[in-house]
Amino acid sequence: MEFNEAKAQFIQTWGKLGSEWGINRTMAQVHAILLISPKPLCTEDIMEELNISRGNTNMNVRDLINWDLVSKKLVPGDRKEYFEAEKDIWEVARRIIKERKKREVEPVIKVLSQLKQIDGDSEISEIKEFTSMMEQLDRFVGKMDKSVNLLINENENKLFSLLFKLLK
Amino acid sequence: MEFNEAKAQFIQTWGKLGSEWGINRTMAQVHAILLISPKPLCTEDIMEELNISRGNTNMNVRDLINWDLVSKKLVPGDRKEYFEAEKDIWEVARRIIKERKKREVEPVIKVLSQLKQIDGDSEISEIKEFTSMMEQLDRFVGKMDKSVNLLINENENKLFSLLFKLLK
DNA sequence: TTAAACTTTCAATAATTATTGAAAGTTTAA
DNA sequence: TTAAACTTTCAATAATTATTGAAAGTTTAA
Repeated sequence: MEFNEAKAQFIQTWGKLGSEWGINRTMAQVHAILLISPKPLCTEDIMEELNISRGNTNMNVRDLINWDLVSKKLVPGDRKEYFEAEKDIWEVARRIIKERKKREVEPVIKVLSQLKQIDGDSEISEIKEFTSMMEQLDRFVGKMDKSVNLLINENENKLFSLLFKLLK
Repeated sequence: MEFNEAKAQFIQTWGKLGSEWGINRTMAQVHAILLISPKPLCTEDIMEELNISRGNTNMNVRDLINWDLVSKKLVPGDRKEYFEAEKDIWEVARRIIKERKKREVEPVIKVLSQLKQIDGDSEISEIKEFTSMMEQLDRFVGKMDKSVNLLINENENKLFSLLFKLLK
């Protein structure tokens, strides 16, 4: 396969994966081109590469910065801002997990802990089932939360070596 | 909090979580009401509960069945189909992970393995960076894949007890 | 200060995704 | 067989989400 074809396919695959997981397709594509770029890129570069507008580029790059996946890089003697992606894939995964946990999972944990204790006759089957499910979910999500905290805080080698012990 | 309020809040929270993770909001809401229902529900029940059309109900229920999260339950002496959800949350998580891996992650693994070997001068920095990133991703996704297989195949107690050892 | 070179915002619009509901299809009981 | 009681499909439409691009805002060099 030729480089440009491979590059296009990677951008497209990464964008598709993102959109399947609830992330703006264009944001994922911008991430893709920054991931494979050997040097920082400016807004123009990204616009040209993906054929998108300046406003769109700006918003998605800032989103990536908010996710802590991309940072601004100043080039001396140039007024433009350049952007570069975190290249360590383990670090990338860690930051994505951390952010999604904070934005999307933690609010759910908060709600579940409230829904566990509802008023009402615990002899009514609807109420019994509801409470039991909330308790199950709360316990499960709590365990997952702890496991993910581990995952976020351990380094690659430590975590995988432990995971692989489970395989032995 | 009163039962009906709690129920509404759970349906809404579950739907929101789903849509943030790329799953049809209504499908997640249908799942929510089946999760907390002590008895199987028919299409009518779901339509009324969520105020959605018959067609929409039918499609989302069938999707849930395809995800192996819901099954048909026949009630003797009744021509209607009833639906009930898998209630073991660990099993629910396992099936969701299994399905998303199959549908969304495995195609990516396949693409990455191809993109690793591209033609071109490996002295060109673009090509060097690209190849290195594809190799990194391929290794990472391969490890994740193995870890997820573990997760899918182990039972709750075994997995969590092992994860918690890491916390000690 | 000023104006050139940039970045950011946001209302209008386009693109995508979800939903409706009527028509077609299927199953069952008699 | 038939017709009633259901389920499924799918074209039209609605709702949601993403994008544009021009205008407003900001920063920097001189």
